[in-house]
Amino acid sequence: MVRRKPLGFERLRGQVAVCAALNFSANHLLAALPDAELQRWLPQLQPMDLPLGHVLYEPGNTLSHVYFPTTAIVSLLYVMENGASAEIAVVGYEGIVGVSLFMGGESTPSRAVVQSAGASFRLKAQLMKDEFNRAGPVLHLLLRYTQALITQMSQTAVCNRHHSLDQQLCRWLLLSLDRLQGDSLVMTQELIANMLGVRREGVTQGALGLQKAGLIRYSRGHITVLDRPGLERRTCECYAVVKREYDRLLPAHLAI
Amino acid sequence: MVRRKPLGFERLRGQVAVCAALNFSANHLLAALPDAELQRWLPQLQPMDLPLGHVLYEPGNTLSHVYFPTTAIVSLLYVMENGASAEIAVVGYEGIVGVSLFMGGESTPSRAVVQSAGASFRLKAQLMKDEFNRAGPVLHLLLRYTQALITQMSQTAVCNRHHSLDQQLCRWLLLSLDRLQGDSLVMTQELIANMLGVRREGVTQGALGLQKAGLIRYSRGHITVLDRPGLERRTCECYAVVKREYDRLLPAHLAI
DNA sequence: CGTGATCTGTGCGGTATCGAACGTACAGCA
DNA sequence: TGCTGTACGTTCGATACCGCACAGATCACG
Repeated sequence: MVRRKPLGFERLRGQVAVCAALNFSANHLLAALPDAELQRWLPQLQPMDLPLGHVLYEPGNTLSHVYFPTTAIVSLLYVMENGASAEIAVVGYEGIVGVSLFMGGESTPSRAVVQSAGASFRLKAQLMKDEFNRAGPVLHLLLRYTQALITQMSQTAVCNRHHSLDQQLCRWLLLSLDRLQGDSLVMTQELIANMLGVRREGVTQGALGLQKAGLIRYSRGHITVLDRPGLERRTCECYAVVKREYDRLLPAHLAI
Repeated sequence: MVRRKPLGFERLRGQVAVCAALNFSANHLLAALPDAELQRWLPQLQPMDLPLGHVLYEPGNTLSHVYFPTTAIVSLLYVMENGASAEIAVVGYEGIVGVSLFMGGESTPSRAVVQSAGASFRLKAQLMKDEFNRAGPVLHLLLRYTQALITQMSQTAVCNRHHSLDQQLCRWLLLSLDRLQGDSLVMTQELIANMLGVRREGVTQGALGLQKAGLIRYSRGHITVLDRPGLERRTCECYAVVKREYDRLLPAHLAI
């Protein structure tokens, strides 16, 4: 319950996205756009690298852009008055950061922070709203994604209530892994602790356990997953519930 | 983590909604409808009493109706494989049960249960979708509500992570109270425990504390709030965050 | 090659919550 | 009036996580 210091990303921040994939279709929502929309959007889609720790929006601030991550991962965090924080959801290539814009609120009480450096595209707020309000396929696509996001948030609530730190750590690793190519992520235990809203020592213990079980290997901010199925066996049902719902709502080849 | 038995509502179930308010405007979303929409909807709005414990939808089931509570309160619960449960959000006269219908998913992994008996109106699923897809004021109204709901879910996640059973109990009481007229609710400690996803004994302890502090009085399933400001002082910031966001997104006199 | 910063490991006491079991009190009904 | 079931109160040991403090390990950089 005590104030956690705003964490430095100093050492990791140097790690820039290696291949800033300029291919818009690396984001699944953009990839699912019908041709007509895509032609309109392309000139407006602005590629943007997202360095680790970059804040895309602050609680209460009106959004100026929405972001479509491609290789980046963004965390939606709530930061409490005392400085402690908790991750509410995570957004990667499958989604969009800034749903409150088209949902009508313009802002949220949460903060969006880059959790894994990488590339993204962004679109000006007004443009996004105009496109949404055409009430065509874009609207339905975005709302389906938003429902998937709602499921993720709900399941986070459930998981925070009922499951052990160990299980939550596995869930978190899997959710991150799903949003990355490859099997390694750049992330200190301290940062993970901030996301999960637990102590760093707790993450150390959990990570030790996973390492001893041969599921992961890590050293100074670099985690490699060795046995993904093992993680899936060790995590709680929450991961599967979320995954299933994303797959259901946003199938790989969206027919819109 | 152990299977909690499906709880009997036997004794309380007898308590029917006293005044099944047939006034549609007792639901704030219905009240905010423009005249044109209202005229279309009125013949289709079906009054429906909701007894305690009634299940409006089950996880994964396609929704047949959406519900606009007036005096009833509905809990959105996730029930885990082992039978334990956790409340994700609560819906009363300010909202609608079944947002996944117009969000595009048709179903959710959660269950909707009547937490406090009362009245509601319901609308057939297809009608709701048609109205939503007119892409007029109804769409924007419902999406704003959905964003408020998202905030509630997010804050539930945060609260489950960081705050004490005591604080959560206060938050829960306040959220319920906001959705009721009057200052008393019909609810056993066992049911509250199910909603919060904690043990009944924990709720007993918490409630004892609140009673000793003169904030509430209770006996055999009837809780009366004596000092609401006191509860607000005792709860965590989560309640205020949610309340503020509901007020911001859904002002009393919606200008739509 | 040394130095400081960063990251990870560990130990210790404290506390909230859990799981289980059992006791008490009230309400409705025969 | 007593019976039965529901609701609430209490206890006890177990445990998961917290807060704090510090030690070791590794890296970046001069």
